[in-house]
Amino acid sequence: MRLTRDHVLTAALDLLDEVGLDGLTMRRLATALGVKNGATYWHFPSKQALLEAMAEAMLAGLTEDLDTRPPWHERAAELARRLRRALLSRRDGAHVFSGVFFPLPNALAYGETMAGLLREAGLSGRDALWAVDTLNYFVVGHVIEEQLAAGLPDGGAEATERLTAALDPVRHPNLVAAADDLTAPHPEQHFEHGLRLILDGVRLTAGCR
Amino acid sequence: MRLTRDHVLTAALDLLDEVGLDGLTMRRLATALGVKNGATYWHFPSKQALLEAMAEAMLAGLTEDLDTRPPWHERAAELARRLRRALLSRRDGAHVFSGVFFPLPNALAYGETMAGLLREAGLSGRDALWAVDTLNYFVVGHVIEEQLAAGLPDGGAEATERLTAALDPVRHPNLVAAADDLTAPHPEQHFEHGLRLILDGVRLTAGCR
DNA sequence: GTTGAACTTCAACGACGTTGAAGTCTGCGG
DNA sequence: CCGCAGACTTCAACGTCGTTGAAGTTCAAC
Repeated sequence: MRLTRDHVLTAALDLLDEVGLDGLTMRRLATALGVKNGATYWHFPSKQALLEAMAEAMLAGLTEDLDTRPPWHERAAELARRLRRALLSRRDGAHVFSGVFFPLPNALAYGETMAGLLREAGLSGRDALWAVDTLNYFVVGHVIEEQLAAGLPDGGAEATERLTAALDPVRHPNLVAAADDLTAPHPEQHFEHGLRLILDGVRLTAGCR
Repeated sequence: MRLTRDHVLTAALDLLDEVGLDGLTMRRLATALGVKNGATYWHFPSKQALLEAMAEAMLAGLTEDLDTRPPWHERAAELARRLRRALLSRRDGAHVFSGVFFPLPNALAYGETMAGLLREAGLSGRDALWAVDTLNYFVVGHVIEEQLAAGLPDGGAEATERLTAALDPVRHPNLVAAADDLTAPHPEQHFEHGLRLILDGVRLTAGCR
């Protein structure tokens, strides 16, 4: 059967789950599609364009069916959680997303919704945009790190070992004191903690006005 | 004259400033050093190792001579600003830093100092670590974006154009309302805004205890 | 002066993204 | 049924990259 843009896109997403972003190669993708190397270039002009389409696909439906009843900060938290889950839905999804420069429609919709929530909280237009950025840096950075650890060959054991080896109780008392939480993170709670931090800051900023 | 590890490192940092991370090639580095291609591999086993050394060099002196008199949140803000400046000191510095997985001594010292400040603020060891991560995601993400825009061929004019073209007043009222701040960012104020947001959140968390 | 280590060159390997010309298929107007 | 035009694929290459290992060179110490 002949190739379709959709075939290429879904095969690329599946291949991403299999081999990660480093292993995602145009040649491997062609092989997975049962096709020769140059064929995908008919449907996507470049690997970058394919990655953009992949990112856009990951963010599908991000802003749909949001419950409008809860107060703004709960809705904002829920939206941020949705972004995290969307990025987690594919291996190295956050890394793929962070490499995309094009203004993706779904990303714009997300930013628009979040900015609206923050203005509703009392922020000015400018402050709302900036707070959206702050939230994004947090969410994307967090998920990149989550997926980086998950993608390591040994599940991060070697990295943990290197870290504990580099820690010195004399020079790093504060890190050593919480070493257990440093090496065995609980991503959900870690995420919720940072999210609350930022949204609390928003609440404070919004209140002083 | 013969090569030194330090020659290679400083040449790599200078080359990074010239051509950016994408243009930083082992061959180009050898050429810049007046040497043939394989020579650098005697001093650094891999490009990754070189990048780690470059990141470590950028963070030199990050925690030195911190004024201990101001309250914790001013010191934490100053430390975060120092990290930003360190990453800004080299083209694509934040991108280089984000690609390093090894626990760099200077990065550990930074984390240790920041964690100490946040515990001083009243956070538990675990919460302090998590807040350090949140701050890091913010700072690194922010500077990556700053430098991404700076590294574009036309200074970001084309990217701005694409963004405004993608904006739809009907579907993106909140983004359009602040479009001026969206397309012509003031990085300092943007950074300070996000930094205050997070530190305010820390203050709130620390107070509720 | 010889020797052994430190360092450099050289030539390649295998991968990558991308390209353009040549080929093949498919559906449609005649 | 024919043939033709566009859609799509193959094929073979180009230039690039990180890395490697053997061979060569320099240099300091004995």
